[in-house]
Amino acid sequence: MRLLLVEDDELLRSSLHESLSQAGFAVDATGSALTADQLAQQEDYRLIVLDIGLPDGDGLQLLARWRDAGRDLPILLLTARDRWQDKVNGLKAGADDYLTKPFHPEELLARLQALLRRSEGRSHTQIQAGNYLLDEERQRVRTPSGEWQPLTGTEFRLLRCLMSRPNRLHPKEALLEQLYNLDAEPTLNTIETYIRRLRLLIGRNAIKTQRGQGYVFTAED
Amino acid sequence: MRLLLVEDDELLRSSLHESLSQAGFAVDATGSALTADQLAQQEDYRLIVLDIGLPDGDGLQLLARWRDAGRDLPILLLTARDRWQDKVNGLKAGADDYLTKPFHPEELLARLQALLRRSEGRSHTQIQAGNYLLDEERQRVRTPSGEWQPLTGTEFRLLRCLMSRPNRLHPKEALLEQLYNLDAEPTLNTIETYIRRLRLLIGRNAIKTQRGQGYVFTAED
DNA sequence: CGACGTTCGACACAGAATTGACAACCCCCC
DNA sequence: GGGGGGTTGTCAATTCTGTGTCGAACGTCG
Repeated sequence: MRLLLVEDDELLRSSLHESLSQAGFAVDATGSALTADQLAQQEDYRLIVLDIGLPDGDGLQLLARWRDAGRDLPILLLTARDRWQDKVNGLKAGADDYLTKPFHPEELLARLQALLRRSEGRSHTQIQAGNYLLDEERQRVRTPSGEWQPLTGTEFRLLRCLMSRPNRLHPKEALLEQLYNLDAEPTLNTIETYIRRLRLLIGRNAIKTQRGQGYVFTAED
Repeated sequence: MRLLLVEDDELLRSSLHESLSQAGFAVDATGSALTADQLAQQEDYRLIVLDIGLPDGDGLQLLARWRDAGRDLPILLLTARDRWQDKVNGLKAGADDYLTKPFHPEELLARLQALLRRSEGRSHTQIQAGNYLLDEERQRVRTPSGEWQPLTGTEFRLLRCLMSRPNRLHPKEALLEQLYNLDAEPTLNTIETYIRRLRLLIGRNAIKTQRGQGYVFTAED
């Protein structure tokens, strides 16, 4: 799950980077409004955490610009200011949620999860695709045979990508982008290897390969 | 079990701190409405004991604010005033229970335990999870083999955290938070060590580790 | 048949969890 | 006050497991 974090305070930024990565997000972080703008347009994020007060530009303007451009993804605002007006302006400009500093990383996480669920139209922390059921909390998947299969971190994230959009084509490059941030993108072969591991775990027919194109998760065989 | 105590009378506060800690709670105590408000928002308490009459703010307002913010945890009110109106206002504002001074520490304890039980949806003083049974009174656990295993204070508190939410993921950080108050948070390794001790006592398969995520208490198999 | 993409098994490294030992501490009893 | 048993938290060594990469084997398509 790719995520953009825009926060100019270095300490807070690195600490959030830390805890968000921990929670399984692929995080790109920046403190500059300019960079943020570029990244948001170039990369395929599922979620943006945006500080309102930036040294080289106003977060609210960024937000408004993205929305004007038709960018439709959950955006959560951060701000030191606890003022009623900011909140209203932020939500008016198209933010999906709002958090005032100081806050606890857990609270941010909880809100992000809630946002994601809402944006994907789910209410529970489980993703269903055909006979497969993905348990986000326990990081495991129930196979058609009914048994729960525990997954490692990367296996889980990859499968979540696939299962959250079943019957759709996922190019290897796209999967790579979703799983890793700009800093450390491994080889395409990594994806292939993990696809193989997943097939061993949950059955080889759930994930079909489209030669030269990518992979497709198909529930009904 | 993390608990917030808000009481401005220093004597009473420290005495309650004492007896609550004794009873196995991780207590943070304050006499200021302001501090209380911050703590309640930042920390993950399971329970709040709140004095109505505070020097720098009204306890009732605090209570109402927390409830408005969606904070859903048992809150017990304390007050010197024994007036009918206060009681009504308190409960109306969202309190779960009410105790008028002076009272006996044991009574407070009993009510807190009852509140906790109720909030966790159980009626008696034992927690059951699969073949395991945790006896809160005597701080011991019955293993599937049928023998009672006495626990030390920390072992017991940790196991209670795990067993009160079986089959759920408990990150080490969360366990730390629940076991200790702000004053003294030990290392994460402490949790690991106690997990090990518990496993030696009650069998190694009851507590599963989810690498990089935390621990899960699983009753079955 | 040759070229290319995919699968597969094996491996090295890093980071996480487990483990055993230990020192500080507390509490109770002498 | 002064031991002594039990509890508590930390440290360092060790074991374990997840991760990403490589190269060989395999299929598939032209």
